[in-house]
Amino acid sequence: MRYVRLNISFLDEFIFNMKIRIKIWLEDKGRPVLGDGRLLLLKAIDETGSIQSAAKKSGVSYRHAWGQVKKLEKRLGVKLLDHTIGGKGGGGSKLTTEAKAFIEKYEAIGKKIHSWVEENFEDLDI
Amino acid sequence: MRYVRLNISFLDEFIFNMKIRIKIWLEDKGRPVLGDGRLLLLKAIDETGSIQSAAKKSGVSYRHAWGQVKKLEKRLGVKLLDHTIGGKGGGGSKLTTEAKAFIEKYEAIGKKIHSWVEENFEDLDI
DNA sequence: TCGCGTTATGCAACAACAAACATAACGCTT
DNA sequence: AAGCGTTATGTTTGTTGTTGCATAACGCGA
Repeated sequence: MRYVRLNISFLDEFIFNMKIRIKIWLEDKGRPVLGDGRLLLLKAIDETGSIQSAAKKSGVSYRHAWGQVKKLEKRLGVKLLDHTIGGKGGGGSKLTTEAKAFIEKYEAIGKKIHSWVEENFEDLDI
Repeated sequence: MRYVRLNISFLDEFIFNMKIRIKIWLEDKGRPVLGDGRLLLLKAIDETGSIQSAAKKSGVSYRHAWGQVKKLEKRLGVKLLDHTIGGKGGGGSKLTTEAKAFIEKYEAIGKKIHSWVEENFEDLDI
């Protein structure tokens, strides 16, 4: 859930049905660490077993996906992927337990915020 | 308030003090209508009485500020500025009552969300 | 041994957005 | 009448992020 719909009216004359959109992310030392884009990628890597297929699934280039994971690893100082190059299927990547634990924390925060917003604003007349 | 600080820990080993950043905006037909950038501009116009000084105050170019207001007016279908060209002080712009009423609604939503997040996450250990 | 699919990485091309520049119109002030 | 500061708008330049291309290394399978 990344938005809610609600009706905004003012001056007894104007009524708009609009979305409230919400974007949340974690930041460290002024730099973005983890947001929905990278989360999507990591989860896709977890599901597919490779950066290549995760990138396709997420609709971004491999080059980009790889760079995003690299940046996240650097900013976090934690190894996020176990990878193999060559071999059956050409190789692959899977999330480390650290990566899984971290994204779980992030998802918990996101869910809590989004569901509160949904409960308090969805279909509201304001 | 656009963020809160909190401690994220996992696997009994990793602890990070990070910011949760939150950005909210209104959207109509898939297009952004009003967010913090345009809100800042409108409020600055209200305070200074001209787009020119509002742009300076907000750290953006006049060209940009003017375009933002124009886009907002178009997407909302509501006149937002009363302007004069020439004359004392060169002219100026002021918000219409519709503009004031609209940004008031937007600010109320933003404040409610931000303060809830602050109350529920600030300095939290998670 | 060759091919395939993957990771890994640099670099050029491109797209989106904002700044900067250039004019024009306007109406008070001097 | 000239100048100033503003609105208004088109055009050019610059910045940032993403894609696309190119290349290398790797290890299993045919």
